[in-house]
Amino acid sequence: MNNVTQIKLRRPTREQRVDTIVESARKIFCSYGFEKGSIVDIANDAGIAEGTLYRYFDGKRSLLDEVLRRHYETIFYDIQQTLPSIKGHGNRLRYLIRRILLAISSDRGMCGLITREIRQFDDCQPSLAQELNRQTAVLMADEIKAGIKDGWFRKETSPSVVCDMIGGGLELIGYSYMKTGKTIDVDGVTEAFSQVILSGIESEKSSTESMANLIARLERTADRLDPT
Amino acid sequence: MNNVTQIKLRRPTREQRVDTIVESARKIFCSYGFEKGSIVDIANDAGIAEGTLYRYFDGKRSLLDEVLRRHYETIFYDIQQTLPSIKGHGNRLRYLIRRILLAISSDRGMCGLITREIRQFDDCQPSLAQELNRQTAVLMADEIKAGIKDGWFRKETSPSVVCDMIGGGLELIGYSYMKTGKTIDVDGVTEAFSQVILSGIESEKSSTESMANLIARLERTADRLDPT
DNA sequence: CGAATAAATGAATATAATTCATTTTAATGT
DNA sequence: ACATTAAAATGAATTATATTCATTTATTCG
Repeated sequence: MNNVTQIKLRRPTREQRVDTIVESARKIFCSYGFEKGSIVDIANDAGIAEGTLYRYFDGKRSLLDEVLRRHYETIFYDIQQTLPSIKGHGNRLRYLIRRILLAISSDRGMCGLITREIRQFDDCQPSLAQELNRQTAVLMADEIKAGIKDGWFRKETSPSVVCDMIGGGLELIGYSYMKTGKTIDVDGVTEAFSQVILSGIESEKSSTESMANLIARLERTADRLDPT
Repeated sequence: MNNVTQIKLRRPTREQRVDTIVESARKIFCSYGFEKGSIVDIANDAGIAEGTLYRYFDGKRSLLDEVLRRHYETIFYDIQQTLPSIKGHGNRLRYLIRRILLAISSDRGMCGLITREIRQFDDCQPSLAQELNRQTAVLMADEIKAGIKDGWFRKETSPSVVCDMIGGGLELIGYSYMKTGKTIDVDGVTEAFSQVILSGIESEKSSTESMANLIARLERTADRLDPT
């Protein structure tokens, strides 16, 4: 029985303690924001003293980084599992847009946290959130580049600009969501985004090839019939 | 001569003092950021004591608001002067995109400040920067709505989504500019944005109307010449 | 059990915004 | 020109937090 009490009182492993702290930090940051949520709040919630927290994290900022890293991890895993099974550049782009919208709309607290903190950067490092967002942008850019190579998307298309429009646009959707509180129509917004982007970058090959052919035929007929 | 010295030592008017403070705040915030730039720094730069500053501004944040308000004021004035003279919904949209890019690329410090602070919001008010950005979004939305009404843009187009894509995309361009320091090719980026957006929202009427007309003319000619 | 080591603690420190009692300057009336 | 009142300016004190560190507590191992 001594054993039992000892086990109950046994200090948690390093990993367990880190998990507890990160979970408390997530809760506090999502509820009060990064600035307003204090280290004391987090330490209390995790049932430890402030000083203890600093044995596991360099400081407030690196605690935030870990919270965000864990959040994005789930999303990346999901994308990695799903993306290869979708065929067609346009469809894969649409999936990426939808998956991000889903992440935004399914966790309001986290959306608020990311929205507020994403653009912070110390003189040297950009925020981790930005870095992680950038990773999804790379996936999109790869898709667009491949589409250009295959001739489905116009070769003048700037992949980075298109990614910025999608990524930036989705961020603003998240921002409105935070401000207004209105739920996001994930499918509707996905369609609106895809519609504009896809018809904005589709090549003639895909969109007007047939029309060009018709004109060419008509021109040939006219030439043939022209008496001059 | 007594008079002269008195005039020299005369306290500045309220307006002058406010101007001095806002200018110092702009300098400090743009150089060090909102967090790092301290009230003491600003007060020193303006040649006053900290307490004095609070006679003119409620606090640090309202000082930031005034700095931003003045920055946007110039841009809005510019837009108001220019927009009516540009004909065509597409051209006006292109102008708006270009004007914002110009603002971003011409003041790196301000771009950094806005980039970092734009998404901050206290529980109640959104940041003023966001509110001011929203105003340019309204101009764009109006343009798009008018274009839809006139049949130039597809009627399924969601003006707000398109605005988010443009606005968010431009924000990200600013962010990269801050991170990389590479100068922005204003005309190039403007074209890239306009290209995608305009061909993304153009209706058949505008994109194929002329083509349809040509075909019709060709058909008529062919009919007339056709010997059958 | 009793060192030796690791973990946890929370009071002390550091930094920065904001407040306010006091001092300085300007305006007004006689 | 001076006294009186009002306005403006000051900077030390207050408040609020992140971070540090000397001390205390728990765990491990010979």
